[in-house]
Amino acid sequence: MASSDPGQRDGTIGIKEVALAAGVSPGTVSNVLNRPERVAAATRARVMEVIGELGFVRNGSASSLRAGQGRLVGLMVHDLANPFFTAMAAGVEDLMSERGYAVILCSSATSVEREDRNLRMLAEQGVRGVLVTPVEDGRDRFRLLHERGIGTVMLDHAATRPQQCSVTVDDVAGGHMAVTHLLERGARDIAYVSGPLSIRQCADRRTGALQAIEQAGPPDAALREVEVPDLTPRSGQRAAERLLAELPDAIFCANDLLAMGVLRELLQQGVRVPERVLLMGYDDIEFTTASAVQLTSVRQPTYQLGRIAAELLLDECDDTGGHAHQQILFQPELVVRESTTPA
Amino acid sequence: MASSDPGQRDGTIGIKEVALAAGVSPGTVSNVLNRPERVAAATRARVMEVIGELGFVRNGSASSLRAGQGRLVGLMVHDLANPFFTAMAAGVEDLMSERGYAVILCSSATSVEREDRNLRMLAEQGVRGVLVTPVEDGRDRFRLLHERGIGTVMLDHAATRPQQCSVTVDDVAGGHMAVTHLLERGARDIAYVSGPLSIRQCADRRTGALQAIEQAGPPDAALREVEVPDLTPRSGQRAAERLLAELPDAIFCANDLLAMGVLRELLQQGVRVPERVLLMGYDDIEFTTASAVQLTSVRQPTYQLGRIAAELLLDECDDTGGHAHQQILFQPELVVRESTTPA
DNA sequence: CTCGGCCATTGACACGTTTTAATTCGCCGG
DNA sequence: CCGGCGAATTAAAACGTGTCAATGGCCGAG
Repeated sequence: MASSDPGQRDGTIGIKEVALAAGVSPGTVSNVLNRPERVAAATRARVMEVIGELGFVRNGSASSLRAGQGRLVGLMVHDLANPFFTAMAAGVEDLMSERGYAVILCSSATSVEREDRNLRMLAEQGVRGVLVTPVEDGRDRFRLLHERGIGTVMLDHAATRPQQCSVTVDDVAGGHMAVTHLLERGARDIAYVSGPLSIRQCADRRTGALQAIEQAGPPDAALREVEVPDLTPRSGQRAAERLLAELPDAIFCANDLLAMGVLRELLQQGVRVPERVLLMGYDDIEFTTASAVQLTSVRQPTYQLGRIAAELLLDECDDTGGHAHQQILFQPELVVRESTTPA
Repeated sequence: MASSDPGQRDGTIGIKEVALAAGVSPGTVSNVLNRPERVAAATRARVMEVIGELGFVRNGSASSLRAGQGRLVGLMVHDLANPFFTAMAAGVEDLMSERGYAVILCSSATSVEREDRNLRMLAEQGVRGVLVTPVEDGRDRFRLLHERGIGTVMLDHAATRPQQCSVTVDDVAGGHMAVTHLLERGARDIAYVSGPLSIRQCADRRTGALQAIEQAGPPDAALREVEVPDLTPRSGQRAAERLLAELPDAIFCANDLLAMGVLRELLQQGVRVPERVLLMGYDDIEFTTASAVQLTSVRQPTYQLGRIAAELLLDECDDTGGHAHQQILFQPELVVRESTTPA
């Protein structure tokens, strides 16, 4: 139709070029792509062949615009340098890839402003849904998304409203079992090295720790607290420096990265672990494999967390209405190793 | 259709609703968004205010469709469980976020098929450009993208064509300096524990290692090779098991994860590092902080790699034509620690 | 006072797809 | 022999924004 050559000029090949070449209407090509069952087998085959020959790739923007929804989802985590989050991300990416979805990755860097900015951007991109580990417990920070019908699933964070899905690990239980374990091993003066308590995970683990002391602890048991600004080995090292002045019996760290930093500093200063101080981490990340002292930790099904959350999100989006919102709560698992096992 | 939701307030406010409320035309609103300098300060302010009041968020699909390009870029890495890649990803995400771009994250899982599938999807999404650590040196696997005018920047991989950007670290030099270091410390029988040699990084480091032996090694120096299927601590452990039968003087691992696995196995079997065997890793990831023996490694500016590649990509995309394709080559840096320093 | 020029703004169309209502065609029951 | 029904296909109308030529108003030069 256009000017002259029906040929292979660089003009982008769209659905209508395919239609022309296959001798059908654009609408039929669209049907082949979206509802193959509605088109006769013969024409379907012909159209598919032409698509292959012409190297047609569908324009996602146009598709999303017209259909009102695309094949994009958002994933927002705190920190890409933390193996806990990247393992979750891997789970999410794997499942989404299997289902033909693409994942927009955002890091909030534990900053509320950056989280908001990213959420806005995700809304603009018209994502189908968002998986998010929120920075804070803000009440309706996702109103923007919900107004536009974008589903959200909380990742490693309890749902903020009943009609919302979430996939969580019981951090209170985790903190409880960690400190109970330390008490059983005879510790009385226990230090809790934590990231900002505004981060729910840190706060919950602390709560569990306190409960354990209250319930199972002898009268002289107590929890000292050291708070550092982020969950990195460096911060762990700083925390250990502060503890050196008066060493506790045991140190419970809010995650393994902190524990690694603590361990490093203790060993450098000649403090023996576990003989002098018991040490525990949290997350049971893979990279402590060759640590100087095998680290006792609290394991979470990290990768599975991501996968299941992703599944929930798609279920919520794809389903026409019969979707039951679920709040899934995993129980963590204590993994006892050398760092809490004196000879 | 959704019959349940009572929230009927959903009139989907678009550019024209804003225009109506502000008493201007849709075209002006669009200008406020895209070329603020062309609109008078007064009207601009009024429109912005209305945008805020109405909670307008622009429809990215429509925008991309009409403008022919969106604010999305793709990032494809081998493995999300590898800190090397996630550190790069963090660099990419940070810069893109600063510049107002969103990142679609893909993992190729070192599978060519999955890489191809992801590339196609990225093409469909109409990304502005793609950052990719390719799985193999396929000849023109990015033709699909280039035909559609989508720029690519090679991440930690040399450019495959002159008119392409790349950001790389000299892995041959890295392998060379690693093995030279081991030779200087007196090693003769050196083992190279590597991932698949089809992965360029592994192959290049091996090349450098061989060169070092040839150039600087005494006549009796030799390189034994152990190849494992992936770059994980687990595989490192298996490699070490194989080496136990006849221990080399030194072990050079293709990355730190392998080295951690090797270290673990050696220590478990009572082999002393570095007294009996010198050990080196590669990447200098942060998580070896508290390793049993501080690991000598070859450091790469990982995070910077990602940032700079991202900058290059945006430069290539945004620029009207005066963009000079750059192949940036970083030099790695030897970081000597305990694992190659016998007392 | 008039005219040309300039800037801010406008209006209408185009982007590539999905979707709905309409159309064709073959076939069967009456 | 006819009317009507269903399956397969089509034509055309959106979806929300960006772009560009065209419009209108304002000011200074003549």
